[in-house]
Amino acid sequence: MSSVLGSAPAGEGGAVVSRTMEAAAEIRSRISHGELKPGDRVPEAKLAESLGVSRNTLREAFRSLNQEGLITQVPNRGAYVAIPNINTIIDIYRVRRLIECQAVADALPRHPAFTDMRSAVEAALEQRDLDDWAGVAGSNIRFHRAIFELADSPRLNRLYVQLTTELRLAFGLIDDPEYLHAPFLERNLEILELIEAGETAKASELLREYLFLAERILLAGYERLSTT
Amino acid sequence: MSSVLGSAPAGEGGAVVSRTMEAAAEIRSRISHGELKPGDRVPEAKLAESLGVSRNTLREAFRSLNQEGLITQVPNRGAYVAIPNINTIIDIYRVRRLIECQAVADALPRHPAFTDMRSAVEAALEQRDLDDWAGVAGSNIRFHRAIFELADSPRLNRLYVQLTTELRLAFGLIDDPEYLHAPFLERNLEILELIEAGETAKASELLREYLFLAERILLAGYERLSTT
DNA sequence: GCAAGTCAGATTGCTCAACAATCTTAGGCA
DNA sequence: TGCCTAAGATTGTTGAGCAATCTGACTTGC
Repeated sequence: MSSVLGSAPAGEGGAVVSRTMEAAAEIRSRISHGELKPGDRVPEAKLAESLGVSRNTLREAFRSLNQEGLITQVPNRGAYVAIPNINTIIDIYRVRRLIECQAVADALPRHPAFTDMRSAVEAALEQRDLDDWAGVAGSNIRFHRAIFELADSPRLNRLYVQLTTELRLAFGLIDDPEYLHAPFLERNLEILELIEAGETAKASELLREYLFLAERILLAGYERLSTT
Repeated sequence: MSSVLGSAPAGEGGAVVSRTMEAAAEIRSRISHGELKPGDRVPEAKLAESLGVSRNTLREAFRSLNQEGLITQVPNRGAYVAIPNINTIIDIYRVRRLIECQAVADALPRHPAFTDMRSAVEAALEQRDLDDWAGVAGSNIRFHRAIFELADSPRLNRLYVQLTTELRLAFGLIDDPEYLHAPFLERNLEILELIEAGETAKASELLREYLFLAERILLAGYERLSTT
């Protein structure tokens, strides 16, 4: 047995977590860290052993991950790390434009999410100066998560988590955070300041162009992938 | 053993369905038919026996249902049919206003979804004349599903399925389809005709008022529930 | 050489039985 | 009444096992 999951005897400050949830979290982390790449098979027996859980427990974790869109399950053939294709990208950006632009346009003045937006923008600029592009990617995602939060809707926030989960897979396929994120740092700041100044209509329009451009850049990266 | 699930030896035209999926479908159906009501406990052992599946299989089904928002799982205490509370209602309508109004405003001319919208509207009017209010409820949901389809986004459609799943629970608590749906039949027709006439801005505005009213009616019904 | 058929090995889908951990509840006691 | 305890019930997790299905290599016949 080569368990990776901790097995503290419970009784800590944090919430109660089952082994199933731990397993799911560990797989999520392996995917987002690139140990598991899109298209990889995820065999039950091997993974169960490497995580130190039983097959049954792992299968429960798979059900969760499947519905999060992280893995794809084919009956009798097993689970694969999901491969975001071009249609996925197009759909995700369609949804983002619809929700983010509206959220910005309707943003209430002095909304608590402003704080998160500003800290994400500033962190991203610092990280760029340090050439920490992975950090920039994370900060950029935090910025847009804050935009979603402007809508004050738990359900939309949950949707956003799913969208970024899938987007991260796509970013991972391109694997060039500078190419993907550099063009947007200044714009993030610009959008934030427009919102704070109450010019939500302008901010929303700027964000719309921004998201179209981001989609184009990502799709162009995909194009290059498939032709090489 | 008193299995309810069919166990055909496989090999039919339809998609491959696992026992887990069958179990989940059966539970979904029991909830939407009112056999299981919000707040009901759903004990693993009993339900597994009544469905004719093992506890492990049922637990996998629970994972799916949990993420669909149909049941709530509390660690070490089991699963309950979800109880939509007032915050749930408010959030769902917030999301619906944001997405449906935008989808209508951006609707492409002669979109295929128009057909569904019209057939749903007409079905609802006929059902009203037959006093088939359960039918009206279903047609009304079909109408709004078609509105979501105007956005041409698989992810938004999936979101809509989740929202209506939860809404159905709320409607079930009120249990007065005429009260809930009668005020909207004429408006549905009006909105449809505005869209078809290309007056999407007007249609969107009308829909927004509509959704605010629907929310108010549902919340008022809730109010009466808790005070009686 | 190539298409079709066959068969063993691997993997998944599902079940069962068992046990530890946790929650609930009913009694007992101060 | 209010707290404590012990028994009972339910969940969390495991491991073994078997049938169904898929995969890939091998054989066969053209």
